[in-house]
Amino acid sequence: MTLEAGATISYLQIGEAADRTGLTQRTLRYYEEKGLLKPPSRMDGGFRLYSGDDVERIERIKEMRDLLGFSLAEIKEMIEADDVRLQVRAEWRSDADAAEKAARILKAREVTEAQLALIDNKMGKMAEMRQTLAERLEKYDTLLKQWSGQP
Amino acid sequence: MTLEAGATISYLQIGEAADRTGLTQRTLRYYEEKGLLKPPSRMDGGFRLYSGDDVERIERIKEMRDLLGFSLAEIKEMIEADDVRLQVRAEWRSDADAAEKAARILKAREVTEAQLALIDNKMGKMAEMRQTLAERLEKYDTLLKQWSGQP
DNA sequence: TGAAACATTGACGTTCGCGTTAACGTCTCT
DNA sequence: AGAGACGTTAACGCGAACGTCAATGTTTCA
Repeated sequence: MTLEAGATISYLQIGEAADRTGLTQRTLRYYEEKGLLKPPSRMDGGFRLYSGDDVERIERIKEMRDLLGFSLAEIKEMIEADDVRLQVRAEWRSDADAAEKAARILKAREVTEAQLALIDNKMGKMAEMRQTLAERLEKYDTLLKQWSGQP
Repeated sequence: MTLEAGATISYLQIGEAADRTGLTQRTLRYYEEKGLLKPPSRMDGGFRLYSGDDVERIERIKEMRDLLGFSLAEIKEMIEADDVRLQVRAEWRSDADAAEKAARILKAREVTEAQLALIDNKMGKMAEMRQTLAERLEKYDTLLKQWSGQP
């Protein structure tokens, strides 16, 4: 186990990472293969080591898949937008010229805005469905009350 | 065209039904095959005839698929619950005994409640995602403002 | 040191949700 | 009656998203 000098205990092998995220090892490898996950670090023998950030990312992917029903291709796009964000943070004090930085941020902003719009749209329609369901529930309740008062 | 004596114009062939719902003929047949749609009425030659209720149902299925990202199997469960509801309405003035009616209603109520919980759950998590996205957006905006005031 | 537990890379298999094609029957209109 | 539009079933095909071996290497612990 030759981790970096100051490495803490927080690296997980694929089995543990799978357990914590509720996915399978196969799925994690598959996501890596499909470019949703960047190749994680490895230990000397070649075993994958997932960082805390990696695990977070995996969980976000899972949420987008389960919650929003996005395809992996769609998720990949969103994630790439996220990468831009992280890159911006990393390059913050570098020698990149100002115009380029601003352009990056602007693009990230646009993508985020699109994502927000998409979510708002979905939530709106879900609210409609919720409404009809709630009304239906009330009807049942009044029906049941009428019924119980009438032997 | 030998429809029922009092039939109005409201029956659609599969092509029209597909156009109105934005699905394909193949998809409609597939849903029927999978039990999501009850076998519709047919005309003499064997052509499928979809009623207004059928079309409504198709649209609801589509919404659940697109909006909620449910699998067809999951949708089928929800739809079956819906059938219970329709059956209750149809049998309303029949000779079924009171206890049985009440039991049916109660079951329908429970299913509806479960669906509501499911939707609320999803909406809750989506709201969380929305929140982080909104915050991210604000950060971008403040960053861009700082940038533009600093040549 | 050796066995048990865990990992690696292939490669093939499976299920879902339809698309597509083939061969054929029906409806409608002139 | 005949042509063109529309429909029918049956069957094969396909991409997505993994599951499931199989053969092999690595870690760990007694």
